Amino acid sequence: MKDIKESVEEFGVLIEKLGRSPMESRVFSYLLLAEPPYASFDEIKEFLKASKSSISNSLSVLQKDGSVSYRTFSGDRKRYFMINTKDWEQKLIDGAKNLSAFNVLLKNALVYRKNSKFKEFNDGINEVLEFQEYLTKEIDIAIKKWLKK
Amino acid sequence: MKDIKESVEEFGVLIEKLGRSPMESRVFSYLLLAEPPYASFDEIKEFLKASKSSISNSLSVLQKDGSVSYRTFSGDRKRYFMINTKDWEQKLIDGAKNLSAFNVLLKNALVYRKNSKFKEFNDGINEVLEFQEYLTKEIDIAIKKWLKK
DNA sequence: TATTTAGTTCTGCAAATACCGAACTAATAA
DNA sequence: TTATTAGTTCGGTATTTGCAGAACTAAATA
Repeated sequence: MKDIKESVEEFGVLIEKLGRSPMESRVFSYLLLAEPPYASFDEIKEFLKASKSSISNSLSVLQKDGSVSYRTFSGDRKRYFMINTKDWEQKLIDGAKNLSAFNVLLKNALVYRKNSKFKEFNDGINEVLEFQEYLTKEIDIAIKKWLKK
Repeated sequence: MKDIKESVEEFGVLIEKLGRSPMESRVFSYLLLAEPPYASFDEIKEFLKASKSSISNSLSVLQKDGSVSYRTFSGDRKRYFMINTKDWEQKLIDGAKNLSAFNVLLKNALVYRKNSKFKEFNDGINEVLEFQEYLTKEIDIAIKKWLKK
């Protein structure tokens, strides 16, 4: 098995593609692979060889968007940060709403273009919009089906 | 109706959220609203008051990822750039594959953690994975249904 | 063949982002 | 009450990204 430092970097790079900064991605990646699956501020800092401020900022954005939470242990004042699997599903559901935000944009574009002479282009946009709306609706249905199962 | 410059900026900002640079977003936005729905290099440049290099680079990334194409007119050597509604559906379909790329990452994390003592955490990850896999599958089915209709 | 046109590539600057170190704060412990 | 611990905030620096201007290329026209 590849060593954990290597793996954290490797996973980190993949997570960056999802729109996170390098350090945020490494923190998330570390918490995903660490044994135990939680770690103190200092452990994260030492493992990633980064500054306190950098870890602090990364953790706070990860917590704000619900990707990370923390637990405590009695008689220990440290926080132990961990990936928030509990809210993950909700985050996925929210993500599906991004698509429908773009639907709104397209609809507005069509309103804007309603007097255009170029019907073909409008029809093209309209087809895309119909497909997108269909997809969002189907995704919505699928999610509801999953939730009440 | 709001004037086109204003609208292009407004739509542009929304398109930026999808991960494009400001100029790329404005070019796309302009082509979405322009009448006619195609424009020459110079028209784009003049409308957006930007440099040739900036327009050239923006257009080339938009073309590379299939968002924009161009047409020509006989007796005119200019290219007329326009939004590629034809490939848009395909781009949406490809987009669905992003989700499954992340599924692979999660599966790898679970392989990595298979000897972990913290079964609860692994179970948590596994639930997320199952939900994601379910969703990708449903999306796939929905797309196939749409395509053969 | 020489010139103009349409667009690309290269070089450098400006702004934004990511990170560090040090000063600071709030809570606990001595 | 003072000292320590756990983390945050602030100010500065390095890296990255976005854009401009000018030099360049390829094709069309004269």
